[in-house]
Amino acid sequence: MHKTNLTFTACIGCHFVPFCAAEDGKPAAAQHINFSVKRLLKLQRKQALYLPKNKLLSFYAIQEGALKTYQMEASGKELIRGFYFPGEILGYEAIATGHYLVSAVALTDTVICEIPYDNFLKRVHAKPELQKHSLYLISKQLNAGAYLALTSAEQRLAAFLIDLSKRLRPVEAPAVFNLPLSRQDIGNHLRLTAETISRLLSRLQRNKVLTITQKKLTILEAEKLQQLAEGLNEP
Amino acid sequence: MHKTNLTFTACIGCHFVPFCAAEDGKPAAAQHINFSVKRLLKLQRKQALYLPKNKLLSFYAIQEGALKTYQMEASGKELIRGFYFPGEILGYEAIATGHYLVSAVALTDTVICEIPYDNFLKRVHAKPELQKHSLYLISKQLNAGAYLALTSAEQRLAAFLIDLSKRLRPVEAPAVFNLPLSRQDIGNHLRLTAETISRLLSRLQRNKVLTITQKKLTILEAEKLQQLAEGLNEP
DNA sequence: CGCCGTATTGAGCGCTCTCAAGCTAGGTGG
DNA sequence: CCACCTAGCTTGAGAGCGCTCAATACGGCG
Repeated sequence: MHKTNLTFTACIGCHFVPFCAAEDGKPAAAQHINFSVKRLLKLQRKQALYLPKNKLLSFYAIQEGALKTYQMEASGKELIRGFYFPGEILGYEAIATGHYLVSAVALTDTVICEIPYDNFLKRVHAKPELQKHSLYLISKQLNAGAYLALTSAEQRLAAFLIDLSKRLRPVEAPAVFNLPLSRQDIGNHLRLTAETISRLLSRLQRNKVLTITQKKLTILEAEKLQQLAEGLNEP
Repeated sequence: MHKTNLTFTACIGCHFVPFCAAEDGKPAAAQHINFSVKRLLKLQRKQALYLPKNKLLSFYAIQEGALKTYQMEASGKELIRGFYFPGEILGYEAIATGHYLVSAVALTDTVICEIPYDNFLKRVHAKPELQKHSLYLISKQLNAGAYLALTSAEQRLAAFLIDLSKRLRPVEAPAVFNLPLSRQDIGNHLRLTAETISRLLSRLQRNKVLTITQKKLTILEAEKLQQLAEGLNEP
């Protein structure tokens, strides 16, 4: 059903690895599938991982694929709170209230590790150094999505793409990555319309800042993109 | 210098109380000033509590007053990340990187409890039930500022005022509270200009949704404000 | 009282949205 | 294999919301 060697590579860079390591300190990848804190889930595109008001039972670490979390505005608009990629973890926002606040849906076929909340707590309790790590992980979430605060559409999109490139390409490689998001999704996240996203991407291509064919995005001039994100486009 | 009975009342509703309680379980207020995890600070209006890049040494619980946290955009605009009021805690965002990411500045004369980070960790380590509480507190921050994601200026302002009224008036009382923020500060937080804030507040007064004289704000029709926040203003 | 920071209000502009019409790519069935 | 079909993307024209710039009013404080 599920290949073990795939699991090995999937764990590289996963923020949850410290929680999976066995008591004896052996590396996690060799055995974590059998370890009690984890369980594997497979989701198809558009399938929901959890829904708002569901009781918090587990956190979820992404092995392969991508998810979005979103809320519905009263007006019916889908307000995307965030995108999640391999190695990242969903569910922290549910700790405060005890239930999830958003819908989490797969953007592509996705493989996920489930970590029951109770096991997580027991594990942190047993190994005090994990306590610091858990604070670290949740704190990182506090700084996520800083680009949403920027004012102009171009600033937000540029900063968002830079953020994506860092998260999707942890090893320093040519700035090429797959963009598993529709224009509509990007717009619903950045509070812009799909048309505006499309226009901006077209302009960025005309200006040779990047190229985008289908889903494959290549950043040509990272510095220029950074300047746009900072609102320093020359008058 | 500092009256003890004032300290008593200040602790009511403070999220940090569980961390101050003595080992023997005695209530915190009776003794917490003497307890090692705390130290009192006084800040004057416009005085900084910490600056970006400062090393994370402590969290801070507000007893009296108010603070704002902000970053400077490259363009020089002040981007306010949040406002903090009595009982609320600053500094969590620094856990991930080990240093603060924003400037924290007093909006009025302010009294603050300082909690050294090391003591905090020791304390959580010593009392496992505090571990859950610390996760709870940081998780709550993940859901803060949800109004920032709303699209129209009126929606954001309405939702922001509702949020403020809940935080400044924890006991159910007439919806009257002091607004220790300038139009400019509100605008810098909601990504709007001071002029837009002023115009919106004027319109809300014309429509009898609220009144505002100087710094005193009274919500007259909470339901209508809620509808505006949801974008349900009738066409 | 006079000063200075803050708030209000107006006029005009520009960015982003809305609405609408093609266009492209990928999937399906004959 | 190709015609079709559909969902997503691109591009255009016009409207509206929020911004800029500017003048005036207010209010706290010396």
